[in-house]
Amino acid sequence: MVQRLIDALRAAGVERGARLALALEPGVGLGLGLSGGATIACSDADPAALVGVIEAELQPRWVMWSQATAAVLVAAGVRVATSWDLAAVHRLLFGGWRADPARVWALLNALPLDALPTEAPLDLFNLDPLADGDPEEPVRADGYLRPDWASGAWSTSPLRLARWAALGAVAAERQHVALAALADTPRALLTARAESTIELLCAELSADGLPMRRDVAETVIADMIGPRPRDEHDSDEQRRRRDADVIRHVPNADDLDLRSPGHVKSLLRRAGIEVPDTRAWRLRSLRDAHPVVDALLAWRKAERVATTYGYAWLDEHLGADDRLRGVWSGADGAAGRMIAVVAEPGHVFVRADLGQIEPRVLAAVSNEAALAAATLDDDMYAPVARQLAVERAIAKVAVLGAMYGQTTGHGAQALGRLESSYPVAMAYLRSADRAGQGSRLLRTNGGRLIDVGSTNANDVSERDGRRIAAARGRYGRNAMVQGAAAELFKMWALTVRRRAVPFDAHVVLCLHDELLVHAPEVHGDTVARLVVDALDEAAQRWAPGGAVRFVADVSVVARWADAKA
DNA sequence: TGCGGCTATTG
DNA sequence: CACAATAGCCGCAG
Repeated sequence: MVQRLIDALRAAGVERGARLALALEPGVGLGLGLSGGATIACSDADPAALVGVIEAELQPRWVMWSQATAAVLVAAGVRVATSWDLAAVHRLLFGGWRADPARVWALLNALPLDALPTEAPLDLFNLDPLADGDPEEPVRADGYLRPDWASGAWSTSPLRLARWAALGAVAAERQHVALAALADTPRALLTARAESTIELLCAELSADGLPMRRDVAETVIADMIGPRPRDEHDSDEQRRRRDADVIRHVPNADDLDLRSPGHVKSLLRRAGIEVPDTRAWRLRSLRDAHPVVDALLAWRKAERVATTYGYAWLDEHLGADDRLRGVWSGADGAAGRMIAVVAEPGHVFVRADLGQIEPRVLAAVSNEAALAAATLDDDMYAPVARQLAVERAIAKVAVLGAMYGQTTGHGAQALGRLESSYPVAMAYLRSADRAGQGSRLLRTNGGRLIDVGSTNANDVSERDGRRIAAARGRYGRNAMVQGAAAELFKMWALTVRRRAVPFDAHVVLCLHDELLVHAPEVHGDTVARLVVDALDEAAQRWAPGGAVRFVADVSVVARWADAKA
């Protein structure tokens, strides 16, 4: 039975890397959409297992409407190698974040978004002439998706799954054509495949989680804010004691609320300290002025743990299997808790991060030979500093400042020398700046559309249109470099993901420019070498020619925090 | 109750 | 104290 399916797919031309659209529903079955328009519907209680068999035999590029499909597969224990994610490619092509099927389909068919049909309740006043079309047909006569299909309420039969998959195959084909037509960004197809497969990796990261020692985490929290409160009253009491530890340093301050910036200013004033605001970096320089300053800084840290990253956070995100799951944001790495991220027994972490990624990416995307030559150095700011005849620190802020659009300070002084030494790179940045200021369309090296208009740098102070334009210019300048850097990073992560499979090693965390791989201890060094090799491979595919050298700092550790110094 | 400002943290 | 991001709390307006 399964073999017949495989044979049929093979006969239809499905092979390694060929697109094969998939829709599945556990307990119902699956639908497949082939590029020629043919469809296959299978009734099967465990459709993910069927996908696993096809993957083992043919390894196609699975077309899916979104990461949700990948999540269904991963939850069923099935991991596929590559995908074409319609939502991810939509974001690449059209910018923005929203990528539900209705929008994806509408834009691919050049239909206006403001006329997207909504799923209105059926009543006498709902006179939509298209509402009574064939409910088994996902596309309406006017070209839009039927709202009930677009909302996902369609997966009730293998036949419907097959129709949905067929539509996915059509959408993928159109996306492919649209990407191939982007004359200025020949790498867009490559980026589309990478952005798609990243969605698979994200689904895997969500399912796997991050190994964490519960006992260590509990100890860290207890050291900062005390033992787990028994009840509400206990919790209030602990909080009162933490507040009192600060208040006691200043007479007659019992009525002040440490959570209010205004009150904190009053508190400091009573201690003889006058400050315009109470930011930590400002307070740190006043540590010697009065003991209340140190107490306040310690209080802030503890308060953060108590309210946000305390026991409740742990209970919510640390699963029964001692794996940490949930959305990762930069701030989560704070609070010192990450020393609790520990490899499981018999395993190690291979931790790696990209070095000086932004200036290296600038050298690559701008095709600046002189800057590319500097990347051959482990520390590319050293040769840049020699070239500019300035201190290394000055060279660094100058390069970073150019990418951020800085116009004042030390970096700006060296800008002129930067201009004459690296004219190609500087012209690239200036061109991005101008495009941003004029709100013109901009695409990264990998083809991602940058929507300058969507930046929240929209000054409503209406004082000065130039300020807004300048902010857009900086945004465009920055987005071209940051966006390209993200594209390289993702390719690196995917290369590691693929090459780690034979060693039973798994990427467990992607954080900005950092990768964390959980690997069996015996393969630790092998995986570490693999991570370095993967960067070369990714860089070669991302920017063929290899004029720019990329570097990664790699270490093999038991605890994540051990590598971070 | 929604939103801007403040604070912290990261790359 | 550039560029970007996230998150939570406070105070204020409605």
